Amino acid sequence: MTTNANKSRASGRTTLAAVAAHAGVSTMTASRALNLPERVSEEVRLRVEKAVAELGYVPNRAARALASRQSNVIVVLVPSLSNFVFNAVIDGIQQVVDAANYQLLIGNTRYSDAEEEKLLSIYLQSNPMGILLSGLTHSPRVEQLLASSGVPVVSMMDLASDPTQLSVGFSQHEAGRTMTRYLIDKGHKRIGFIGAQLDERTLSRAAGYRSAMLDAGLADARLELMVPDASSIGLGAELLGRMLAQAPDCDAIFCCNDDLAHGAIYQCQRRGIAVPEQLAICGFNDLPASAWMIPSVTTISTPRYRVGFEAATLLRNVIEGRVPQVRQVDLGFTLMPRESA
Amino acid sequence: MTTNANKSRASGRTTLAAVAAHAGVSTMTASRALNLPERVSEEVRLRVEKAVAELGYVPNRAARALASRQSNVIVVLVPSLSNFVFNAVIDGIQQVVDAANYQLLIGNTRYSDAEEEKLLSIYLQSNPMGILLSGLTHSPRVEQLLASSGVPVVSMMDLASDPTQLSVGFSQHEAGRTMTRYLIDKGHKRIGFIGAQLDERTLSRAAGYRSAMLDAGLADARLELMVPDASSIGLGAELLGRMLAQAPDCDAIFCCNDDLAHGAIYQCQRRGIAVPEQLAICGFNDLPASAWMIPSVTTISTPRYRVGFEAATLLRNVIEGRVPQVRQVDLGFTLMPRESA
DNA sequence: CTTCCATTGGTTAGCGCTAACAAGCGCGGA
DNA sequence: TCCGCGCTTGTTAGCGCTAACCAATGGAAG
Repeated sequence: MTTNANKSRASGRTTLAAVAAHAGVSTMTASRALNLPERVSEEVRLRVEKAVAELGYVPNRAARALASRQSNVIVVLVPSLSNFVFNAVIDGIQQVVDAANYQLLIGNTRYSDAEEEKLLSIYLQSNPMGILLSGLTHSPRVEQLLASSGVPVVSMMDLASDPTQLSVGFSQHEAGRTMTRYLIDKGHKRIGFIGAQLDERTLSRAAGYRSAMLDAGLADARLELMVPDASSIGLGAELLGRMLAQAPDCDAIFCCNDDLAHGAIYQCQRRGIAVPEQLAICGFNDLPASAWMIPSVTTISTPRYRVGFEAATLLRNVIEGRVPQVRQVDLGFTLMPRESA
Repeated sequence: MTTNANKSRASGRTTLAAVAAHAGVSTMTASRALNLPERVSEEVRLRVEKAVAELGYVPNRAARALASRQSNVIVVLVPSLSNFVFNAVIDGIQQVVDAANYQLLIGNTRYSDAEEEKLLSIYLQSNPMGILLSGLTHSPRVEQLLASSGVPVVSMMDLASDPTQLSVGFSQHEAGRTMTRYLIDKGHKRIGFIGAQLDERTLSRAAGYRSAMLDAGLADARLELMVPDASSIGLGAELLGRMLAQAPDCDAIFCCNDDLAHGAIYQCQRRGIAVPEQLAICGFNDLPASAWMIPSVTTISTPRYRVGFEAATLLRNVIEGRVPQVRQVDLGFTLMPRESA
């Protein structure tokens, strides 16, 4: 019954033109009634809204994006979705993005540069208005894609040294130093470091640990145990064993995250090693279980929700043309002294 | 220097037309070279690919979607991103979706019907080719949106009774029964049930628990403790206290998920209640920590990764026109007897 | 030598929406 | 009376891509 029923390439869904016809206005007026209601008379606005409801009109985002050259898409790339830390970051982002009516495209790079390149090149096809990345350093290909796209980027989790770069987070290096100094101040001499995944953040924390150990004249390469495997409780248990094998006199262990610390503590319990009396163990990130475990886990509490929130807010400001006064947002971290160290 | 430099609404990005001109072919041929390479001569294909590389061409997804009426978008709505279970589900989905070159739009409904309605109506604007939902039942508004969109839907996590519905998961009800019967068979008589969140899955597990208790003549309303709060370790600790207050003679507790079970166990340890000797505690989902805690936690292992994988595969089959033989995919569950019960 | 068809490339006409401009109207001030 | 202004609505022309059709070519079949 439609006017162009035959040979039409139309999708069959109700279009804005149909809504406009139903409301007795032009397509453009209908568009304005929905997107710029203040630029249209009250009466027309109501007629259009009624037509929308009656016809069950759903706007076509692709057409809107094409015509307006505004995708309203924000891309976020995180190295893991199963990591509590990045969940919280995404939560914080979503808070801002929802309020501002952007759409979030979430990509999981699985800690892989190749995956990051692939995801980025796919997501750039959606013409995002902004990009949120985890970490400061990226592969040359990623840098090149970002540069040639001209899309604003905010880095999350660590603080950039390059003042032109936008970043929101805290100093992973300083946090690693702080935790190490805490252990040194407690009188520990043989402090081991267990690291997994070996992503940028782990490496920064390790560097912070190393610098504190050097400063205190306690550095010893045999106290470091770094493996590229994905971190997990099981890995923490395994690495505790390997650490004690390679440095039996070690009296404290700084685990690069809480999962590893939990595993290490469980392993100590199985082996009858008293924590913290015989061996102090601490973690990083303050996962919920850390406060509840027995012993409770000394760790660094990180403002991950706020990292997401502030990064998205910063990005939004840039997108909407407001020049940020502060380009590096330092949200700090908090040492949580508990029973395990 | 462009031909239409003035008054142009062009975005400035390289278009397929520019690539085509650079390669000395028509736009359509360039399009084919990229999307249907087998329909184009080797020589032309190489010329176009060279032009793409030289110009740094990035396809415009919106234009493609509009012209082809194919968005290549798949929407997935989960009630939580911080829940390990749904992370694994998404992981499984991503595996399939990546391989098939779809783009995933992930929505977090936060266990709220209103949020689900809002997200769905926004995501429908992207004209998705398929939708993956958590759970079988949804608000009337959601059902209506889905019906009028005509987009294929697969439900995840539980099994539909309605044979027309597509679903992938396992029987939450049966899993609740199985765990309860396990406790009954162990000789427990006063078995409590602790539930939080009160989403569909928790309610089904509770119903399974109730039916097993009834069958055994052990049902007692005072043994059930259900609260709508988001579940967490802290809540588990709190609810253990409340359960022991309302049913002091209770000799086992079935927690509707592992977080609650962990909290309950920690609380027992703080109060000097021996698990499982004085009180057996079990959970649901088999989070990684459950195998490592001391005591290790008896729980139900659920095939969450496979749920995502199989659901996405089923959806993909439907989208690509293959009629599924099996409309309800039961992936089962496994009771993991451990130390805590 | 013609016919047929497969293969390859080009042409045309949109997909559904909005930017940019134009037009109509009522009003106040000159 | 006329001009100019603000307010509302309409008209036109694309955004960048692809479906559908068409044209040219060349080799196989008759």
